[in-house]
Amino acid sequence: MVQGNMDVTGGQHDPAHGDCRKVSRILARVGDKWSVLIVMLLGDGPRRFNEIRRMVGGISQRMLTLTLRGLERDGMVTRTVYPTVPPRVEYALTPLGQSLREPVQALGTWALANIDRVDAAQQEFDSRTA
Amino acid sequence: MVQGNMDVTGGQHDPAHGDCRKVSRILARVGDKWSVLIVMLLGDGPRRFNEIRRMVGGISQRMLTLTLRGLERDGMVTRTVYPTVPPRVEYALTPLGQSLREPVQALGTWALANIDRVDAAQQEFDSRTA
DNA sequence: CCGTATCCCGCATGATACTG
DNA sequence: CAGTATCATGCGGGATACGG
Repeated sequence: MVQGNMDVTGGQHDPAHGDCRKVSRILARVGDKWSVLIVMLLGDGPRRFNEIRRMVGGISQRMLTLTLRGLERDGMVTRTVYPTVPPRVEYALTPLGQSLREPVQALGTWALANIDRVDAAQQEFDSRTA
Repeated sequence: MVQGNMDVTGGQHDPAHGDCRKVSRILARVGDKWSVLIVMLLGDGPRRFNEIRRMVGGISQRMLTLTLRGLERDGMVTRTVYPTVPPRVEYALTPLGQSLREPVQALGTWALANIDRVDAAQQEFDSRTA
C-alpha cells in the first residue's frame, strides 16, 4: 500500500527520522477513513457487526468488513463467532489495539483543541487567494 | 474531502465520541502520504523547496507543491519568497505546526515500539488464512 | 530554482444484489 | 445477522513538459 520508496538514492536523513518508512505504514492505517473510528469505538467494549455499523453511521457493509479484516490482520481486534442462529459475531480490541488508543486520543485532543485555528487559517488563506 | 456523514440518522454516540467528524478532517491530514513526513522534517528548521524534495526522497514535484499548499492553507507552515535570482522559497513551521509535532511524535513512537507485533500478527493471520 | 499544466492510471470506496 | 460478489467511479498521485 504505502510502498517504501523513500531515500532510494541514498539521501541524507537525520538519524532521528531514519525509520520513517516503517512508521508510515502505521500512519496510513491511522489516516484511513474508518479504522481509527472503529478502534476508538471498540474501546468501550466488544460490539457486534451491525452494532458497529449503526454506531459509525455512513459506512457501507463492504467497507466495514474490509476495515475489520484489516484491523484483525494487524492484531488490533479479535473476531469471535458464536455458532448460534442467527449468527452472532463479536469484535473486540486486543491489548495491542487498546494501546493504540492512547496516542490516537492525544491526536484527537489536539485536533479538537486546534480545529478552530485550522478553520480560521483556511478561511484566511482562501480569501487571500481569491 | 472527508464529508461529515456520520450519525445522519440521529444514531447514538457516546458523548465522548461526539466530535468525530471534525476530528476526522485532521486525521485525514495526518494519514496522507506526505504531510506528516514534511511537518516532522520542518521541525528541525526552515527548508527550501528542493531541499525538502531531496530529504523526503521519492516525492514528485507536483505532490510536494500540493502538500505544502495544503499545509500552508491549514496554517501549519509559512511560505516565504526571497525575490532573488534564482528565486529562493523557504518553508517553515508555524507555532500551530510545531504543536502538532507532539501528538504525531507520540504516534510515531508507538508505531516504532509496536511494528514488530503488527508484523507478527499479519504473518500469523496470513498463514492462518492461506 | 520553483513552480503550473496536462495526461493518465490504479486503487479506495460506494452501491447494489445475492447467500448461509 | 453477517457477510461475499460484482460493478461503477472519483480522486490520489506519478510522469512529463512547459513557464517565470
